[in-house]
Amino acid sequence: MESSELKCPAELLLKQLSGKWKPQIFRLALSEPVRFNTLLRQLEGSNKQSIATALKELEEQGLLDRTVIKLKPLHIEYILSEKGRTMVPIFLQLENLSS
Amino acid sequence: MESSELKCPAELLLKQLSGKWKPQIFRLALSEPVRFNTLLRQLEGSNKQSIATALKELEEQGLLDRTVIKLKPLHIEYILSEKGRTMVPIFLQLENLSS
DNA sequence: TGATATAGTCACAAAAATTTGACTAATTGA
DNA sequence: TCAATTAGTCAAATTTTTGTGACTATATCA
Repeated sequence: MESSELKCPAELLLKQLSGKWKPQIFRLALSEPVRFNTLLRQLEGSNKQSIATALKELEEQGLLDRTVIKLKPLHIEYILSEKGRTMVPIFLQLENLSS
Repeated sequence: MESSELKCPAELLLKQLSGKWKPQIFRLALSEPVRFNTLLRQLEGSNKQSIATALKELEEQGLLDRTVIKLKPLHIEYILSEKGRTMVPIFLQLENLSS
């Protein structure tokens, strides 16, 4: 991602949501928590490394919260954070404008 | 850019505005027509090829209109298109949310 | 005990995006 | 006529992003 010097305010959000898998992951996370292996199966053509990287960045950016669910076979859920939720409306607008 | 298969509606706009120079160019075009050499000087660290590519893509995507001003020393202006103008509000929202 | 599922990491390879530097072509001003 | 400005193009090199394949670690089920 290489953030740092942003020359234009809109670049921040644009960068945080750009990349090959982030938009799809963010979209899935809109309705319910997402998980590593589930995403791997849902997003065809994806791979462990890319999903791991995308999840890590979305977490670092504060859009998703990583929570360990210590039950049965150990689950880790990525859930929309407070900050992530503030981005939902604009994300939906992007969808509307696109279509 | 490599559009084609979009798995998520929001990806279209996200991709059209992503890249190292497009956000800045789009932002400058918000207030007045932009021009090749002017951008080259304004956007420090940029280069002919990148600016040319960004302008061409923004034009192909229908966000900017390329118009030849046949006066004095030959000018070419890139102006926000109708479609480009419909994106102004969401672009400004991205800016607000970023800051 | 061995197989399967969870959620990853690591080094390297391949692909895509960006930059460099040389070159083109039309027009203007001295 | 020569130099400068306009707006680019092209091929090759570099950088960034994404993908591959092997491997780790914990827990469950048969």
